[in-house]
Amino acid sequence: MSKNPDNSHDLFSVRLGKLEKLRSEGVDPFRANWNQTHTSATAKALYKPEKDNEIEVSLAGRITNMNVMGKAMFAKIQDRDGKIQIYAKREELGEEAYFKLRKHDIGDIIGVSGPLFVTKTGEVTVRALKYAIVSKSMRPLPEKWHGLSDADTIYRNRHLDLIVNEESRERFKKRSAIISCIRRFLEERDFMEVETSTLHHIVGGAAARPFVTHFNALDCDFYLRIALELHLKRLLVGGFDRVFEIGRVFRNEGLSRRHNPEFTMLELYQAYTDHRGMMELIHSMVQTICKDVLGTTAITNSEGEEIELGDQWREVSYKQLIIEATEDPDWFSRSKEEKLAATEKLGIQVNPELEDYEVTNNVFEKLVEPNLIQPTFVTHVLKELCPLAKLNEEDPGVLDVFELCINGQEIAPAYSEQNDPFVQKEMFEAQVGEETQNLDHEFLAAMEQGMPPAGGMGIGIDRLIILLTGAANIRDTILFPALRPEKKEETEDRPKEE
RNA sequence: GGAUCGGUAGCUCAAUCGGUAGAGCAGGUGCCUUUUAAGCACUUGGUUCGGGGUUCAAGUCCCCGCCGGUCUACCA
Repeated sequence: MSKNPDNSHDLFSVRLGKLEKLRSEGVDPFRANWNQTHTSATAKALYKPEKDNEIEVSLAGRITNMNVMGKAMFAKIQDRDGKIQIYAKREELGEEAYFKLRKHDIGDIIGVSGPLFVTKTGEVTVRALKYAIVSKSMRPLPEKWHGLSDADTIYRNRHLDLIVNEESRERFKKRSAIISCIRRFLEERDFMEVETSTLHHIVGGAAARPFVTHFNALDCDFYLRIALELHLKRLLVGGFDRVFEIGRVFRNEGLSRRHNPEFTMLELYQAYTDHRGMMELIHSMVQTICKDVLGTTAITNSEGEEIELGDQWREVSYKQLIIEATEDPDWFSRSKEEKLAATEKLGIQVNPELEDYEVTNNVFEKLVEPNLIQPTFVTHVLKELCPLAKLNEEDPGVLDVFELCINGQEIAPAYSEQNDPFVQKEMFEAQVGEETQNLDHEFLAAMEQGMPPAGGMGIGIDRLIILLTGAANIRDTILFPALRPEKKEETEDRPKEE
């Protein structure tokens, strides 16, 4: 390991020595099991002052603190519920076991059993009468006070982050609880959870660059899905009137504070309702999460802004927001050139190659969306922005949809789903243009079979978690975010590919 | 992809104008029977991200590369 013949400074070697010593004493440093009767939290909840030193528990956990004072010692062990203090005395535990215990490293996993008591300072503590090493830790833990803060180290060593950073541990627990709450909520509304395929041979349901992979047996390229939509709608045709899927989608695009190339999407479709029904559903779902998981409807985002999720949410049309942002009531009757000139005055850069509606949407994305901190349903969105939604009867230039924006991000778009196969085909053709090989004929054939009217919604789960946990970065809500692989030493120089 | 900031001990961080690489925690050896980031004494530990250059002298200045943060681009 080390070039230095004196290994006393090499933390791994020191622990290797301790490991060998344990083995030479007949102790297995990696036990097969330990009988854990309680966790730190259930043990603490059990304690009663009138039963001091009477209630026996058997716990296991990782040592996070050690405090040895001659013939007695304190330590803290951490399990899935948190930390609990243990106390061991030489004369109670026995000399041999006591000296083994005090030689442990922070990071070792041990099992301890004995009665609960309370220390002078009022902390519920386990009096160790029996103890065993459960699993030796060969590597040191990060510093106990500051924890681990280097972002790169955290993302590449999530296990260390979870051991030492309580905030991170709690955020991922909360993520799990929120997703579980969503499942219960939808199941209570008679939704059925399904799993559709991840490998697609046609990219559809969104506009994003896909990851490509090769299917050897069929000798053709497949794509990792960029959306769940088209398969789920085929299930609507099949008669599954209320379906949802929570799954990973993959988009081959850049990384940012709000984008990870693989992320978790919830999509749900409910027949015999429309986007208005989806409005009620998402509001009710978020209320349920606030009540059951968070215990509050008041959220603070990473900027310190207060977000109130409990009240009636604002509802406003896309056009109204654009008019407010541009301070131009006639925005939508202006030419593309006039709009481009106006964006310059507004201080945003817009690519002049873009289509007219895209210029307007740039205004929305750069000037409107970032300021929608409180929950806002943006309705009557331009028809070019989604080919899968129903057109509004009064104004066929806009769609019967909403985009729910909170915390300056789009959290959930929802539609009155398009079920006219002829209109659907036209809108698809307008979208793909010349590239007719990208037309999903299987989906269109399914629609021609007859799809019930339906409301549908997609929820970016990671962004919802960012919102609900006050995270600053999507990577703090994804256990193993995408990172460039660490370079191995000196690979042969390859010609650079552009 | 572009701009910009950063990378120093296992971890968290110092290092003045370019002048002997340091502290706390972790580790080691002792002392200590209710501690709370326990304490006390002594102590180990460095390819300053990698490679080149300027200089009597480089953690510090210059160039190239690697990795990351932020912004930006792509992104219905």
